[in-house]
Amino acid sequence: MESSEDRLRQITSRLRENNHKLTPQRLAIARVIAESRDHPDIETIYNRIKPGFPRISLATVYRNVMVVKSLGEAMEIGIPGSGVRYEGNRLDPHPHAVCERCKKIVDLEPESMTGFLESVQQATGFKIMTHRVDFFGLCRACRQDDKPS
Amino acid sequence: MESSEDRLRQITSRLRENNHKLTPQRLAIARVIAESRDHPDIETIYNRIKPGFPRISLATVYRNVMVVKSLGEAMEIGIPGSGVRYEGNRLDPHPHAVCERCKKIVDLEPESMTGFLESVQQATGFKIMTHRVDFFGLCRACRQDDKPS
DNA sequence: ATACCTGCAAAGTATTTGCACGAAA
DNA sequence: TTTCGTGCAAATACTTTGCAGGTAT
Repeated sequence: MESSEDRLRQITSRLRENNHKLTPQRLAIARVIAESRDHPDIETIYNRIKPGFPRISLATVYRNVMVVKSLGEAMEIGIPGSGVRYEGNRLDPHPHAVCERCKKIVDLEPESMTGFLESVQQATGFKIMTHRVDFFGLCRACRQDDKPS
Repeated sequence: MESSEDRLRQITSRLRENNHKLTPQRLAIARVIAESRDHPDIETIYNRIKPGFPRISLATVYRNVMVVKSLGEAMEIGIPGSGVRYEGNRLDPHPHAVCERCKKIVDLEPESMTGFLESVQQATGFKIMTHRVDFFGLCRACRQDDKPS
């Protein structure tokens, strides 16, 4: 597994590459994104940063999470019923097990798609009630619109 | 595949079983949920109903979709960046292919999880960029909290 | 010096709720 | 008749935006 420090470095390089200034607030937000393993939502990120930046604004957190996300360095995880959460400690698509009660999100390895449900239950101790599998990309029509050379 | 009429009957029985009155508005909303194959959002459901019920309120649509969902007769599909959408024409968990540009959502059969990405691209014509796989259930801790005799 | 960022407050969206009236059972 | 549902408007919650001053480069 990649270390949080490596992830942070990767995110900050990407920010620099794209001419985003490395303000202390932005750096702190990047650090939380790189380090958190619990898929925090915006408010949680905000709360983790507040101790070091008592005057930071929620808007700044929204803005910077958006920047990091738009650089492809964080993923958005939408949980129905729960809110929008973010994952930035790893970037490979992988399954999650979501507790419908406490909203805990556990990462799974992509390989577990093979043995599927059974192995998911074994690996997590969850009683899986349902699952959601979404693929994201471009449909044929949209792909062709893209190349109107 | 189950017919829309069957789905509608199933939804209305469930409503009756649970002592929900069958108002014309509620029935219309149930019908849209049962018939739609395109994973509509609230506003789309609303627009489909308005011709027959010009004075219907968006609040009524929200309330009734929530009722149907809470009875387990519709599923919520959260698309990051897009909004919350609903699927009620079938109830089995299954993969979706989501176009990141036009937001079209195409249903896939659960079996396609086996051959996975490759077959998804073949089946949909999508160029798949990423995917999301979530399992929902109860973690061990929450399950035990549930049975405090 | 310049362009970009931040905090604050206001403005948007999306969704939910209180209430008085109306309709299903 | 009684209970529940509806439409409307107001209230919430969440997220985005305009702006004036501040900061990274």
